[in-house]
Amino acid sequence: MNDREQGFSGEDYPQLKLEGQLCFPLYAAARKVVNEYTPQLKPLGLTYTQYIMFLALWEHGKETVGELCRRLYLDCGTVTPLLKKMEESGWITRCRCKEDERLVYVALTDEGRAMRERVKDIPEKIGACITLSKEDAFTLYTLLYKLLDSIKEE
Amino acid sequence: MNDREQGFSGEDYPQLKLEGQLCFPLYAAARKVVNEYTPQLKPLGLTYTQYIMFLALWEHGKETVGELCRRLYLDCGTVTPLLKKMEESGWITRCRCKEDERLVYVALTDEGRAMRERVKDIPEKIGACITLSKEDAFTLYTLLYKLLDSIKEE
DNA sequence: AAAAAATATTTCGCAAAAGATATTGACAAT
DNA sequence: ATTGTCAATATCTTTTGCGAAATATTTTTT
Repeated sequence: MNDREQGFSGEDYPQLKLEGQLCFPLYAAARKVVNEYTPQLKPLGLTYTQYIMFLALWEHGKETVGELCRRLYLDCGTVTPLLKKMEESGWITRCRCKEDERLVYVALTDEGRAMRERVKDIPEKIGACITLSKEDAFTLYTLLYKLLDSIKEE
Repeated sequence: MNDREQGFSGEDYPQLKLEGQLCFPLYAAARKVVNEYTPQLKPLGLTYTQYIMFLALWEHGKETVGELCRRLYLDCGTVTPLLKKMEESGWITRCRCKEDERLVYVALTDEGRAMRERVKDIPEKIGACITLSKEDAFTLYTLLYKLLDSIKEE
């Protein structure tokens, strides 16, 4: 028997139903997926956020802290300590821009570039845990970006 | 399987393109949405996770800690301290089940029930920030649950 | 009935993440 | 020139979230 049919108080406030909220599966799914990455990344000494940062850095070349924040939708106060740790690990360097000394450029070291070879099989492994069809995955991907962009402009 | 996690076709490591990964917009969108909730919840003394916990509790009646963990896809070690704080705030009570003393039942207090009235307009306010069509929202919702369930069973 | 296995919860330790706020240095505008 | 804005950092606090160990209880196996 399903609790929903027993007429709990949720009916009075349908807009507060856990399962009626987009935010909840979004929140739960994001955590679940990150948890899938964690055991793959841990042996390499990487956190998920560092992995995402690496993806951003491998893709474009030298970038400023602010650009990285925007691309990753992360706050500066979150990114700075993240980059500091990555610098300490010898994966990146940070240096002030000569033209505009407010900016800090982040660049990969050889070690940072080498990391790419070590993680290159991870996406496939994660993909194997996720039994979504190609179409579903693509639709989901598209809608997530739609959602992201719709919130961006406040 | 899943083209998005494996990446779009591109240069050296196409599977590592930031924008080709499903996990990234998922992670970013989840954070963004939680960030939309935070300013609404803060005046009420609630965090987002507490809000989610309230949704679960309002919906079903008395529930065990374990059931709550499963429904929220959260670890027991995360939920216990969360519940402790909510107990201290006077919103819930916790008591051992008489029949099976391993179980702990969580129940709302009057104050906990009253909180529902105070948050009832929040989903609508959040909805106003998210310019997704009803169909898109529904599709997204469905796919997120599909994703969640596809990872659950391992 | 005793031993072993399974279950539910708590506790602890840890590190990441995020917000708040202040600060520094640098550029921009009037 | 001073005021304002901006980029990034520093510092601090809280929350989150997981894993591992500990505890207590129930179930099962022998």
